[in-house]
Amino acid sequence: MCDYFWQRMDQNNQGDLSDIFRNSSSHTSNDSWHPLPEPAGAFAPPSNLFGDPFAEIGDPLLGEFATTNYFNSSETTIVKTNSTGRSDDCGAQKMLLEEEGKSSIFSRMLQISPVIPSKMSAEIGPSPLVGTVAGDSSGCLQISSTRVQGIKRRKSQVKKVVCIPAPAAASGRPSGTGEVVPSDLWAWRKYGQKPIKGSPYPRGYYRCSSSKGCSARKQVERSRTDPNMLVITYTSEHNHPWPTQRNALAGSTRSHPSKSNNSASTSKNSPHNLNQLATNIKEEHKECSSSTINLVKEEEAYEMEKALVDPQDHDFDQVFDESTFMMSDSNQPDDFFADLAELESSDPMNLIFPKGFMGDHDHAKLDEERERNKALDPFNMFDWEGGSSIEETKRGL
DNA sequence: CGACTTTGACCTGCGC
DNA sequence: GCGCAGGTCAAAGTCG
Repeated sequence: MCDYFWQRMDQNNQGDLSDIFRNSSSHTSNDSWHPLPEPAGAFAPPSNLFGDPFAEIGDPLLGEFATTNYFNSSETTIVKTNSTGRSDDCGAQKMLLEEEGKSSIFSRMLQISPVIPSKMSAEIGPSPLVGTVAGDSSGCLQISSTRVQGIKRRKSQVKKVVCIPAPAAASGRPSGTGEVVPSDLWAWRKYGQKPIKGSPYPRGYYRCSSSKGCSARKQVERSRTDPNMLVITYTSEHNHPWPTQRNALAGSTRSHPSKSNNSASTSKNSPHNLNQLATNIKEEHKECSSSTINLVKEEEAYEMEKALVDPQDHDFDQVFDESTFMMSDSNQPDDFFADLAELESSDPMNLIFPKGFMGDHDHAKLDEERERNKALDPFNMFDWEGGSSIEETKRGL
């Protein structure tokens, strides 16, 4: 189960998905959608990353998605709610991205929808940000854009809300209050914590400590309706590029040696630890794969239906189902992205969708893909060929 | 010693 | 204007 609930709120009531994915807004509805981007560049930072003084930089995870065409503007889509006010299941969510005739690679598990929070609040409970997330355990990634109306805000500011599975306490980064905060590529420093009315869980306030003067902030709280979910609200934008090494500038992830067996924390960049990381990730992969079965099965009915309606993108959807495990399973390593960032093997997102982009090619292309994937995955973390082990990879190093 | 977390106090926006 | 609630500050303590 994994629900990702992204939300961008513009206090000027002008923000919507077209803002979130403004870099993709240049694509009109007539633009051809390219569902199988080149892995190496699939999640490349925006072209203006270093031209425009990082004005567009956001969270690595958010930014990556937002600056590519994986998501499409869906201003016209509406959250399909049932009588309880909750967004409907994946079946409805799938419709959202595809209504405009553009199939997103995340259309299988993602929802983009402008929502009137006040209405949501009335329908789903005190937290407009959490309700639909917690209420949906269908394994879909949800993205929602919200026009904030009737919600108190101190200042006019843009926010992005992400809902992710709460990491297991053993592998996450426990704060002093026991909350486990998943790491990302940025270094965050906690500057406050407040109990939130109506929620048994406090909200932690973090600011970016990767660079002085960076105004990026995030709030982390558990979903009040689903404690297994963490709601992370990102505020403001980073005014600096991603740290080349996580925590290079600040100890955002102060280690807890007594609480963790992760020996890699001492020198994560050593080959041994990289291999250990690879092994760990591979283990996670296996676990996640098995737990993704339900998700895939859930999709099958829709696949059949969709194949009839729109056979053109069916192949891709089918392919992408294979890659949903990373995004769709709560067992994913909470430090996964951060650890990947420490690998020198280019972009972490390449490893998230290792198989998904391979497609159902012929054998020649398959071999070609394997070679390319090997290059991208020097530690063979994802077992491209199904038989090779991490030990074999180690011998090859 | 520097950077972190914790936590109470303070500030500010909003509804009544 | 008042009170509430969310957001931020900053001192104190902790950790490596």
